[in-house]
Amino acid sequence: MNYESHHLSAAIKKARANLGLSQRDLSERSGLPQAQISKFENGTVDIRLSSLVALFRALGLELELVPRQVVPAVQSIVKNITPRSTIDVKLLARAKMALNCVLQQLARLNQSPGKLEYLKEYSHFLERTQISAIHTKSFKRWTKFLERLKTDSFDNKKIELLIKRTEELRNQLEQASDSSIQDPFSRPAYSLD
Amino acid sequence: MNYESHHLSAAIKKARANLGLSQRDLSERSGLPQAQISKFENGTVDIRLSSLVALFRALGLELELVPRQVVPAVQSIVKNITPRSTIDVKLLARAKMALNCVLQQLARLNQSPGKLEYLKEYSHFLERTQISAIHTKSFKRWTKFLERLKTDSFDNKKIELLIKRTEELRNQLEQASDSSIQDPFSRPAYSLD
DNA sequence: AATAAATATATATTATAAGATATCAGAAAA
DNA sequence: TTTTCTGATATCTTATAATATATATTTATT
Repeated sequence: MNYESHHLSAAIKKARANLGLSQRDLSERSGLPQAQISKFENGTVDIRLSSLVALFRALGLELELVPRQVVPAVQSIVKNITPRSTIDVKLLARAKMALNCVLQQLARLNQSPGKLEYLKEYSHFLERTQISAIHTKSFKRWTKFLERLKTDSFDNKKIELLIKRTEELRNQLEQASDSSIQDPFSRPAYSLD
Repeated sequence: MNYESHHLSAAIKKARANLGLSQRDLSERSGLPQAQISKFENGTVDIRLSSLVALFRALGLELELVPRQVVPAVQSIVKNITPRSTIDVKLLARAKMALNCVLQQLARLNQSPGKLEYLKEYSHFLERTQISAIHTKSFKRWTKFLERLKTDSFDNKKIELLIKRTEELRNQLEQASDSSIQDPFSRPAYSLD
């Protein structure tokens, strides 16, 4: 890359990772082919503005032209104000759907009602909790696991595994929300009047 | 324009105007052909990222990727904090040079010493004053007028005209610096800690 | 009204992005 | 181990940006 726009591709790569999207996911959203995204992220293509716009729009980002002098101020805003980016809405919806399917199947089976209750509660937990972008990957894995579960036939081992992985995830998320309270960056370092 | 990036071309057009640059000037600085700049500013071309970068770099701008949520905050910064963008340094240098030439010629002629004094004083005024971007156009015109003057043969009429136009410009600039004091936007609406 | 400056178009050539699609290698999960 | 997921490459066609250059059109300036 000669024209120093690596920071753009890096930013997009990061944003994509934060949302837990694969290049293929982003490809679907943005309409660009996955191959193109890969090339852009690696700086082996000089993409057109429209492609760039498609990419960052799909990631909830906007391009702003700012005078060089105020770049630090802008960057500080972006760092400090940005609410801990929450998980991708589509991913969350996917998770809820998968969880509901599993819950329904469990209810139909009518065995291990305790586990059913636990998972129901977890479903509510999902409603309440703002899932930090940091854990998107774990969350995505868990969702995929759910999705696979519902197609397979249920057996006790699988339900055990589900409970186990769910507890793991919950622990991760709860830890995160604790630490975010102490996080000095969670309070903005400026104020607008 | 289908890909909604008019605000980018508009920003560049504006920045260019603020610096008092013509498309040809910008072309020279950025290395892009004037025709390309025209097409971009009119949204009839989907330029590549490298071209965009060349353009905004030549204008002292940077491209920042900003989460949609904080776009208003960033725009407010750019509007309010941006120090009243000063005139292009090259243009200023050009003006000083032209003025000096004229001063020397006047000195050599050794007539109308009062006018000579006035212009000398104005030369110092230029050193002190931060010329608002708003008046770049007038300033550029004045500079060009000076440049034309020095090649022509001097006569009293021309010197009169020079004084007149210089006074006009000075008034404009002084008015500007007055109003900027009262300008509510000249004080930033936020503070960084 | 005439001239000049700035901007918008036009043309022709070359380079390369876009797009569709397939494949490959490595990592992760089963 | 086998399968699935992910990211990087490759190939081919088509569309269009880049570039140089010229010219027209619009806008200031004298």
